Amino acid sequence: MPETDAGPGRRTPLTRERVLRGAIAVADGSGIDALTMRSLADELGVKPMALYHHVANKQEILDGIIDAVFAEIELPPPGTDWRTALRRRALSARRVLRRHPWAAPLMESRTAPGAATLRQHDAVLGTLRRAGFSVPTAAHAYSLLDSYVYGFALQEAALPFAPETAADTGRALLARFPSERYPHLAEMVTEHALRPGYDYGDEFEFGLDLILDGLQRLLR
Amino acid sequence: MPETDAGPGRRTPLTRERVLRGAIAVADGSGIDALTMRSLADELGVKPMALYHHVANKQEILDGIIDAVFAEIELPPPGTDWRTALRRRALSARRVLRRHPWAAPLMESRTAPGAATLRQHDAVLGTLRRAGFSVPTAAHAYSLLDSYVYGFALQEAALPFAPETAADTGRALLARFPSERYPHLAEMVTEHALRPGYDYGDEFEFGLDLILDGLQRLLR
DNA sequence: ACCTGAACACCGTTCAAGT
DNA sequence: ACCTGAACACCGTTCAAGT
Repeated sequence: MPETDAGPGRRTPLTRERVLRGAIAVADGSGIDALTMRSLADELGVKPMALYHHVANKQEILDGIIDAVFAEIELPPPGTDWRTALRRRALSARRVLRRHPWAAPLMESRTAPGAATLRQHDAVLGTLRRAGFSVPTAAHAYSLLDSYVYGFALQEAALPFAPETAADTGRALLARFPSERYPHLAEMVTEHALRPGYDYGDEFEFGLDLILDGLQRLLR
Repeated sequence: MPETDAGPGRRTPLTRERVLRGAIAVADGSGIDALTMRSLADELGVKPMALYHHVANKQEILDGIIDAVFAEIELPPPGTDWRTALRRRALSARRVLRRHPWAAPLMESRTAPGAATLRQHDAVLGTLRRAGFSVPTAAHAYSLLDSYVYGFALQEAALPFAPETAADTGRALLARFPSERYPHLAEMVTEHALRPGYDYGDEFEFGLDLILDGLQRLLR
């Protein structure tokens, strides 16, 4: 809601910071498609054109909020063994990407990585190098870890198995398609995904640990 | 001009098929943002409103082309051992997603999976179950494999390390940010990514094989 | 049955002007 | 220095009509 304080000088002035924070709020609340220069201006209690004094264009807003999301991800804690450190960072990244489901798909369009993004990359690569991974192997390891984290976030954002509606969606799927045609899918849905307490999000740690096991093996 | 007779200059009638094929052509050629009802109509030599006779709205087009992309992915060949079969399917998926870089990020918005999508899921799950994986483990395995494939596709579409421009982008990165601030990133770029012949795409098989190794270990 | 023109309510962005 | 109104060239989609 726009601040309706009387007195022209009392309004918090717009800043790049506030523009980006507002953009994240709109995207979190109403989805990335609902983030328009106009809706963002409304959110900030301002006219659309005011935004252009703090940001060159919409693309810069998108780049900015992607980097802000990266800044929310915990850096691998230094002074911890590499496996624990990278595990923590991966869990943090996944938590952050679940909070901002629009972020992972948006990364496709990011052209220039921001400072927080570069800092993340540097910290993860540093952790791997100090653990004894060679430069090429560190490249492999980083690519693998981050592909998994982003891909999982993508699936979590997309999959019809959203925590609360999983049962309904699963049943709707089964209703639309005869289970004879997709027997293994039907088995998975009825015997696994529809079970009370099932949460797709729980799959994350399985894959993460399998990957970390595999990387650890490379060091010996 | 009554041109109702079958003549040489007659337009092929619009079909849902042709609409989707045209949409993929526009997205491949000019990017997903350039795919509008109007640009698609132009591509098909028709007025925008004609599209609505074959497709309910733009969202249906997006759902349709995502499913068409899934249809391009090779199913795991039956009668082959599970590891070879899933490896082939993953390589095929990755090839398809590189051909259509707009596809992976778009999957976030897909609401109702199409027939080709369900068929893929069923075939992969079937391969895993026949290999001896339990239902919960098959769920783990599938989540891990596909997260990796989609995440890799996402990174490949996003990363500034595009094959041809890798060197330029890498150097531009180094120029914008002092290498003292991101020493490990600088090391990676200069000693690895900028080397002639480096192709980020080559990282794919490393991660894939590590994952398959880990899954194989679960069977013993 | 299939296609279209005109119109509506939206977009991002520019320009010139207001305080 | 910061904000805005009006305007432009675009969107997706509806409606009523054309062949």
